[in-house]
Amino acid sequence: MGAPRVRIAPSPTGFFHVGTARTALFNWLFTRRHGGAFLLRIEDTDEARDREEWVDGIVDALDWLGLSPDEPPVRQSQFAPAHREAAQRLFDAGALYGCDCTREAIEARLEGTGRTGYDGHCRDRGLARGPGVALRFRVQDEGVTVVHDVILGDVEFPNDAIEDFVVVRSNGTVLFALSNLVDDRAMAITHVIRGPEHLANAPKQLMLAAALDHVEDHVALTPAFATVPLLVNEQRKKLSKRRDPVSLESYRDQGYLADAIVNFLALLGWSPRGDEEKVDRATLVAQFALEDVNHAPAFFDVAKLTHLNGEYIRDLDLDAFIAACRPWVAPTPGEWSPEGQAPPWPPERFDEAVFRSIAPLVQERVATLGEVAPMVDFLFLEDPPRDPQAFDKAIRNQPLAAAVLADALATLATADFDAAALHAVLVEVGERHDLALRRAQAPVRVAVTGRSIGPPLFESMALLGRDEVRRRVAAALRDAG
RNA sequence: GCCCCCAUCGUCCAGCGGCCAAGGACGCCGCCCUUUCAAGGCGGUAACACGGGUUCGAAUCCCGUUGGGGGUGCCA
Repeated sequence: MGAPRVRIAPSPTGFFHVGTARTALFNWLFTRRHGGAFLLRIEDTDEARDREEWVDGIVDALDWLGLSPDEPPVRQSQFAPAHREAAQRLFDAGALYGCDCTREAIEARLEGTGRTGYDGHCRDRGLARGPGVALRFRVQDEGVTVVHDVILGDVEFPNDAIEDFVVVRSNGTVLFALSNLVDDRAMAITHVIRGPEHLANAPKQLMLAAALDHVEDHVALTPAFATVPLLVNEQRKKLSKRRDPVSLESYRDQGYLADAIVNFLALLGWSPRGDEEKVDRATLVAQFALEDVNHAPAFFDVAKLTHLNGEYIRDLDLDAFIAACRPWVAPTPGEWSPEGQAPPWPPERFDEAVFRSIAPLVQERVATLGEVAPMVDFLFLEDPPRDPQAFDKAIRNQPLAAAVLADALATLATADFDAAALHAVLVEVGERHDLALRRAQAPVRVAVTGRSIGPPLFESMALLGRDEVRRRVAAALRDAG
């Protein structure tokens, strides 16, 4: 095929929906594969809802995902004159007719007939355009309209099941079916790859396109359609912004990596060849084909995303990992940082070198970057955070804990403070109290880190240093009761 | 109601008539490793919705049933 031109056409709603991200990805992969152009058109028809910063949000989200459009974003509103002109031509040619029926009037006429939709009441009334008069498309009474969907194959819509739909509001503005088509033609879009909520629009747009071909000076390109499967929640319902976590920004805030999200999204309705699901973008691009995309809805499984994200985190080299953690552990003013997730310690207490030392141990223990700060907070807080449950279990209600702590406190006064030596110390202390290391380290861990789980203890102690470790052990001993 | 889409392990996919007593991944369970927790290694659990065809042969093709979902707006 020639170089395809595709687009995504999100409306600025305040956040970037993961479903939009998935659709964007499939569009993007398709064009990367075939050397075409991936475009962004902001669907800003509803002026009341349009906000400039929301547009920026869309652009930022795409950039972050690495799915930047190949041309500057365009706005649907800029095509408004073209919408009106197309509508007028269709009206002049008789493809559209005026209708002043109210919803109530239509329903009243249909009452008891068992029929729904529009009854064609105004079809031959010859109403002129004007205030209070909407324009409807005269749909063929018979025959079928076939949508040659690249993914679904031929989908047939009986024309008699499609009512004479409104194309132009009574206030003169043009509705989605036409405006969207006019925009796509103006942008020379070759493939409209979108979600299944738009499938029912396809036959209408095909009808409009055919009608337009009759009234325009030149025959414009009618894009091919491709319907990607719906993204659903555990209830198998379309992802809802109210009940489901669908904002891409929230995933970014939690510390999901763009590459992991892209990889995961690609797996929803499609899969790379072979047994390996974790694949880089080059592989995605090389193997992606619309024809291979599934038809069935896919559940957006965060658990799987999280696992994949952990793998991507572990794949980072140390410097990259540390850099990736920065917004969560030491955010730079003016740069992006996760919303509502300031580090739990005072900024001045953060120690770059200490973090660097603990980083490799943290890297293999987190699945998201948001988990990093809570895991290392004891290193940068004045006093360790104290988990009451852990303290009670490992110290207060542990008969041998006080003795172990006291022994450790004494022994630590002279021990070398490197991980290996500290390991040996705790083994020794344990032996003196007839405790295995796993038991002996427990109270010390809680005393030093405040919790019963966390990074390896001896490395952590070495980083804290003798004085601080002994201070914390002494404090725990004092509080043991 | 009407139109349309869909149907393989709990989940995401592989399978596109014989290589399938159905494969991978996530999850879950167990074991190993082990200073906690992870990670990692090993093993296990678990599916072709149902009924008819077509065919020498069906998870794969056709029809129906059932079940899910999407759409049915002077929203996009």
